[in-house]
Amino acid sequence: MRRVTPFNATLADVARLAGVGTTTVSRVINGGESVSPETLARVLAVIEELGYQPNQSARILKGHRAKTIGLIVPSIADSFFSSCAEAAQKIVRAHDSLLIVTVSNNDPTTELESLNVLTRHRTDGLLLAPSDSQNEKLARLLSQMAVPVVSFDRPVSNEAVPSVVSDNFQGAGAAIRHLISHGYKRILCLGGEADLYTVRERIHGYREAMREAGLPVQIDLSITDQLSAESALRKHLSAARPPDAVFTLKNLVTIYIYEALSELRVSVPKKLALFGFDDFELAKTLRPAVSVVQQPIEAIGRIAAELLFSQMEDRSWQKRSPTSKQVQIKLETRLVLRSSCGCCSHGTDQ
Amino acid sequence: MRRVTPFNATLADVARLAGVGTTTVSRVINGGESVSPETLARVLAVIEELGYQPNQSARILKGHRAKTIGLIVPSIADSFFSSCAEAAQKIVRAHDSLLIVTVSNNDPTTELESLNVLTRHRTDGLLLAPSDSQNEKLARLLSQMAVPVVSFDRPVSNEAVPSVVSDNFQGAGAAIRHLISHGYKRILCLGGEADLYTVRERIHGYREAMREAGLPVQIDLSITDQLSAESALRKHLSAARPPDAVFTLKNLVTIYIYEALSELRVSVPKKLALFGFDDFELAKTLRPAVSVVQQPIEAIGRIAAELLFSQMEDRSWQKRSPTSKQVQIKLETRLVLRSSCGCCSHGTDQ
DNA sequence: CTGTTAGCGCATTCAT
DNA sequence: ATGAATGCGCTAACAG
Repeated sequence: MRRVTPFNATLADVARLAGVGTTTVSRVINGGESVSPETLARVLAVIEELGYQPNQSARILKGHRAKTIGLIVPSIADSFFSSCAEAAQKIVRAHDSLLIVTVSNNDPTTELESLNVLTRHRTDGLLLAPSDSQNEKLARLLSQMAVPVVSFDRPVSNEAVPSVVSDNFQGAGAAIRHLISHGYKRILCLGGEADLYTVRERIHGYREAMREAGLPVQIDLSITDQLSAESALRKHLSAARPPDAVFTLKNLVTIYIYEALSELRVSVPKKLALFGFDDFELAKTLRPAVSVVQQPIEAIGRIAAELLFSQMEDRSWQKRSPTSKQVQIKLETRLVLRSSCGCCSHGTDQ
Repeated sequence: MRRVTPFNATLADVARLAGVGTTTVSRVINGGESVSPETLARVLAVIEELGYQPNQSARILKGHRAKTIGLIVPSIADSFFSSCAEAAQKIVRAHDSLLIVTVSNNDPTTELESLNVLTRHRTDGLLLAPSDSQNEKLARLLSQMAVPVVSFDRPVSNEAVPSVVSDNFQGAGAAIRHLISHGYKRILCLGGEADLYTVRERIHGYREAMREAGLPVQIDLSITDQLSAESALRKHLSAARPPDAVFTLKNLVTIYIYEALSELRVSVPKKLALFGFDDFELAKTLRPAVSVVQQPIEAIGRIAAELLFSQMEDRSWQKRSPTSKQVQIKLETRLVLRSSCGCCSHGTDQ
């Protein structure tokens, strides 16, 4: 190691040491066109020796792309969002860019703050799973963005912001219709965080399917952890007309309910069938294995990122007129039938 | 919405509209000291109206902090790293900074490239889980960094790079000694990715504990998915002296083995005890629940980030002499005893 | 093929 | 309390 105190070399440093002008160095680091082989070699050598890396900020200031994409998600510890993020990151990297990740905790204030910080950094585009699909302030701010925005998992209301989401309504409906077709009649819908777009859509799907079949709707949105899951189950099971099946609206809720069911020694699916929205790692390993509505998680992240880059490349992007239709890509979900809904042999568990 | 084509306003724009000089605006956005109340209000109004956000690149160019931290991890879909990332992100945010996430896929080349890109962006510091703890090139590049670096989960060899890791050796040893104390004698060690630092340390812990007890060491590092898990198990179980317990070296391996065990209808822990390194979401929900060595995941991410910021604030950081001791923080692991190791009643499952 | 120069947006002297 | 001028590192005219 030659230098004791590392520092960041500049174009000028390289130029001086190589005995050329700054323009030449600039040419070298930008592809080496119009530079004689000898000069090229000499400059390259100095760059190598100095460990020179161009200062991206200077480039940005010159009006170039920042080569960064902002991502705002409720959480990255959540496997749904971390998988989306991973898929998006692949696309971002393929476009020679970097992903800046911020966490909103589903809090609109934090989210707006993130938006501002990302704006200050002049990211080239933005991917976000909005905490509140109806938030006016967010919608307004988004409409003033100087860069393209794509929302995923949840849309943004009243805005020309394209979104990539699962067909939550259809997926939930399919699950319920499946249960109904197998004879279940009193299907209880369990969940939490009722203000989330996805949850609302799924509830809507449940309602519709129940209405079609002329079955009574029964919804309990009080589940936030295993304790509340247990007490809710206890209550519903000891009612006059207890449910014969439960439909859980969300990954974690399915797990809480599963654990509570096991704790309460309720036989699944014999006494109570279980169907969850969202697949999870060990759903197929549990006994009984859990039937779920599976979302194309990886595709959501990937397509959202691809859509974003296509907008970034679109020179006409600026002309988003208020009349232009909102692009909403709805991805199909898939019913994964395992044993917890009682209509499937163990052998075909997958 | 007033403007049809949003753009990024500049300090000068604000100054012009507010009828003041750029210096005044600069003062306002930096705390508003030495500005008369009226001017302040007027400038603030224009800033609001324009949705002005200072250009961070210009600030960086002026020699200010970028307010970004780079994070390089093998994967973000992996729950271990996404949890670390979430913990780190909290600290980063608390320091009013942004987290740039890159994925190395455990590939040294990709990792070096990420390092360079982050350098170009002049991040204020770097957190990384090095793909290869012995990589010379990485170590060299890291030593030339102009900003502090902290590694986590895995150390960096021969370098004055501080690291925050679990005590893998001790944790594995504790698990094995636990099994031994309960009478298991033929303990098979199963895993994959043998070149990972963490895996090597755990194997070392296993070896030591077995050696202490005078028991025969048996290691199979061929497990990469459920299929290989099944065939490995089949082989070992049909051997002359089959194992009476298995110790799995890694999160996913534990799951593969668990699934394979269930597939092969091997009774756990009756026929074969199971102990895994790394806890996972449903470990306590499975039947039998899986005993594991639990790492303080959140603490790893948090402490690494805190350490990084403390280095960034340390003005004497530059004076890292070759003789200075390498800071290595080793965090204790915890044995979580559930039913799969056969020494614990179901009632105390946690 | 190569060098000189201006200016991106901002914070920072130094005046006033 | 305020403003004019300078320069951070780089690229893009332009000139040679």
